[in-house]
Amino acid sequence: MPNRTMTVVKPGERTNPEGKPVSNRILLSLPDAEYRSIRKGLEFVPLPHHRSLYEPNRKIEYVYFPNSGLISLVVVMEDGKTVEVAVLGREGFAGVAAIFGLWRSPIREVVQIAGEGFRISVRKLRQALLSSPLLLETLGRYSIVLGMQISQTAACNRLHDIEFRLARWLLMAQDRVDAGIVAITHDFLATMLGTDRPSVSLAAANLQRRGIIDYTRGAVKILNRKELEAAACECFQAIQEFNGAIELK
Amino acid sequence: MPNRTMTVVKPGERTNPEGKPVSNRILLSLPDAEYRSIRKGLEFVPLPHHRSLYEPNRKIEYVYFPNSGLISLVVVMEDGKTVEVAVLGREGFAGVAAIFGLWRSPIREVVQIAGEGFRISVRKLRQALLSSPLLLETLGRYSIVLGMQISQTAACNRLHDIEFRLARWLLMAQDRVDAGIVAITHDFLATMLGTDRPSVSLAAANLQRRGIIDYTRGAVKILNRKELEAAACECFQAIQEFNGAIELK
DNA sequence: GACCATATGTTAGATATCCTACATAGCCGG
DNA sequence: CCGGCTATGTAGGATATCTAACATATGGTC
Repeated sequence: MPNRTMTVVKPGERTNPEGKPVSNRILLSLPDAEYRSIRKGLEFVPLPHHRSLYEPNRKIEYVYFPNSGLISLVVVMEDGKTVEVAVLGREGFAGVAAIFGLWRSPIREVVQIAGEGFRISVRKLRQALLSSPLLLETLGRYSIVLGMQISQTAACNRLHDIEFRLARWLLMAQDRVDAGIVAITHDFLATMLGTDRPSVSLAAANLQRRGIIDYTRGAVKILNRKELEAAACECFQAIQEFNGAIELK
Repeated sequence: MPNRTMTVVKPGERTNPEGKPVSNRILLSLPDAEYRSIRKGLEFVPLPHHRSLYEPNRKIEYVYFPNSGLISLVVVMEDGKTVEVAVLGREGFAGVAAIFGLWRSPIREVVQIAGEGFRISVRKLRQALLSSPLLLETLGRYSIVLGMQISQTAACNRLHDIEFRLARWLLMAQDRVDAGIVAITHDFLATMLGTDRPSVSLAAANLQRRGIIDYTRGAVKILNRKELEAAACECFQAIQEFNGAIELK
């Protein structure tokens, strides 16, 4: 592989053909030539709350590069129970299976925190990959980092109590919203954390009693980030470090 | 990407430079040109019981293509607790992070069932990848399938009781041994399943009482494969199907 | 301001597991 | 055949959920 020149462009210094500024970290980290090879295909799209980007085993038509918001990767069991296995925001992209010609995946991907970004058709992206090994390496590298996150989440889901996992989730969410308020209900948190709603309510009540968070109907406010980090398990920091490895050589 | 011609050579029809026959499915699925591009680097290696191939955050020097045996991917927490997030055998390869220039991963990979296979240095493999997009696509595709397995395991670990998970593990193991006997202790099963040893003993005793398995010190014998499949959760079949997608277009 | 759909509070019982500790049993070497 | 090491059997108490159900509260709408 050619040695990678660390071209991290500042947010807003790149645009898509519609003139929309790019703040997705992957797109910004590409060298100019590689970015130009896919720029034409990038279509600006809103990412509204609870929009499903992929359903299990449905054909993957587009790959999404978020500028903002949070996308949740969820496994759905036959009985309807669900667990989140990873989240991503502007640091990554959704639809990794498509870059290697896999047209479906067992994962549901939904927007948990509204935002916006770009999408490109799988056909155009794969066309660009043909002539750009560095683009493929960048996207492939992210897919590996995402696998690391999924691995850590797998272990966390098995070994850590719900209050720790809730704290971890809120931290990951806060990093992807501008304000300190995360718009989500206990019910959806239960879906993410692979548990039931009362368990989430109890854990949230506990964090509230400790003065770490506050919440009302459908919104959680982080009052004390430091203490929330202390209330979370090691997995939050671990995942942050994986994501930090995306742009490093 | 060039259209993939399905070149699946029969086991034993390829050899490494030492003349050792190849039965790793990935190596057999490569077109002749792609296989030739890495053949020189393939070094035959035994994969003895409990050999650690990678430790968390240690440099990845080699990529392993097993002919036989079972390799377990394990996350280790700070307190020493462990959970397996995936297994692989002749259908895959170990060290996926290296193919995209990531030199370390948080995962420990250990041989759970002894076997043998080939290793190639990361340097030589990456050299070959430079001139072979199809090789990269094949390996990249497997890395995605492995991610699917990790995802399914993550959900399974959260949602399914230990007896189901134990049944699933035994099935995955049996598929990678020749006899119907899997050499493993309850203690190691506990490490894999992210639980404690007594819980494994209880679950195993239950499967034994039902006439599905039999076991002695350090070895589990599958008496009734059909019933064992019925005793496992949907995750076993799901993972089998992901692995089936490796070689499909 | 009443109503309705949704969100959160709370409980009690049933389970599953975790944790610790000790007992028993198989295997190997001396 | 006698330790000594490791593997498995088992138990009791402590926890953490899960489950199902009902109570209360909020916010928006008519």
